[in-house]
Amino acid sequence: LYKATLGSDEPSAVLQDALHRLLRQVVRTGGLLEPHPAHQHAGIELSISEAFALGELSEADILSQQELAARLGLEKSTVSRLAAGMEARGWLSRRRAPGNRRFYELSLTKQGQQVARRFGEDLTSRHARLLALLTPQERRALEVGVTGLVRVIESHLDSPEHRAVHETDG
Amino acid sequence: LYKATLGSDEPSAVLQDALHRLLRQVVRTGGLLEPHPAHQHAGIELSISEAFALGELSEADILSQQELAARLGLEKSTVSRLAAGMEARGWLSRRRAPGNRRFYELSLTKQGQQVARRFGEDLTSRHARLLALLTPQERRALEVGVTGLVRVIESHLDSPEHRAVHETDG
DNA sequence: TAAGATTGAACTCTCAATCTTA
DNA sequence: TAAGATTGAGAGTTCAATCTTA
Repeated sequence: LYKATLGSDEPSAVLQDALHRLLRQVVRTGGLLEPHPAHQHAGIELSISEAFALGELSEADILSQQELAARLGLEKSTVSRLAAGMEARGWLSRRRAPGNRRFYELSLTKQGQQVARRFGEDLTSRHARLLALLTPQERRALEVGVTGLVRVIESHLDSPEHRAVHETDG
Repeated sequence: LYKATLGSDEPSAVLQDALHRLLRQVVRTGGLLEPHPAHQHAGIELSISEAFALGELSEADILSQQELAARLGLEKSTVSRLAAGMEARGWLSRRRAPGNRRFYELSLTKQGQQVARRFGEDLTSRHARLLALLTPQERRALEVGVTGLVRVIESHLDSPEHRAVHETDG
């Protein structure tokens, strides 16, 4: 999703990708996600979570609500309301799975795909502008460092002690 | 505040400091601030914003509510409620400034100072454990890269275009 | 019983309007 | 008028309890 406007290797696709992953795990609001938590991005009024949900569904094609919740790092209850809202806006369809009607099959509509693409391009170009202000050395260093940090955080989120803290869910 | 448990240069004070700055600007919830948005840190039940407010006041000694809001990147209205809550918990005192009774003078109580110290130590050691999982090369790279990123984000937050987007305040 | 989804209460935050002191 | 602080409404989130399908 987020690589739509990217050339071959300036800021570096690896770095941009690592930053985006860091954002999804670690960040909901703030400098890297301007303008504002629930404001316009690329001329579309949508919340951060709506934007990331579009990104996940755009990559995965079909997800259940729980799968989407896991990818976004949100509660299933949050995603329930989130998906209902996005369905109302015409961005995704919720069909009960044929084989097992407990599941929803979430997928983007044509309009949802368009919004996802526009948001992805906007985010990428915004980050490219920020990264252009770094020195080449800093950019290379950030790539190595943030890639490592994302790896470490992801393995931390999967660790037993971490799960123990959050075991109220599911 | 956050350097309390730090040795001379392992993870590197510069890197830890850059990470903390990144957190304050960019992050409110997520992997680097475990366990959870409004949960226990160092055995104390406090929200992320309460924790960072303790940190800022611990460094600055006395702040008005607006000054604290600027440092935390929060609305003055949010800080109004935040400070009221922290006063109720006995962590800070709100005295009207002698010369100008429009201002509050916020400062930490003894108990607030203790909580600030414990949280700072907890956060620092949590980050040290994460950073210990990086390779030495990644740690050095992260230091250079994140320091640059923080610099760029800070100058971005001060830029005219950014202010234009947020000019509803003040 | 279990698994997926939903609902209700409470919390943090923003935005806009208002109160208070100067 | 202006500057600091407060209040009210609404959005997004978590947690716990409940509904629904298996």
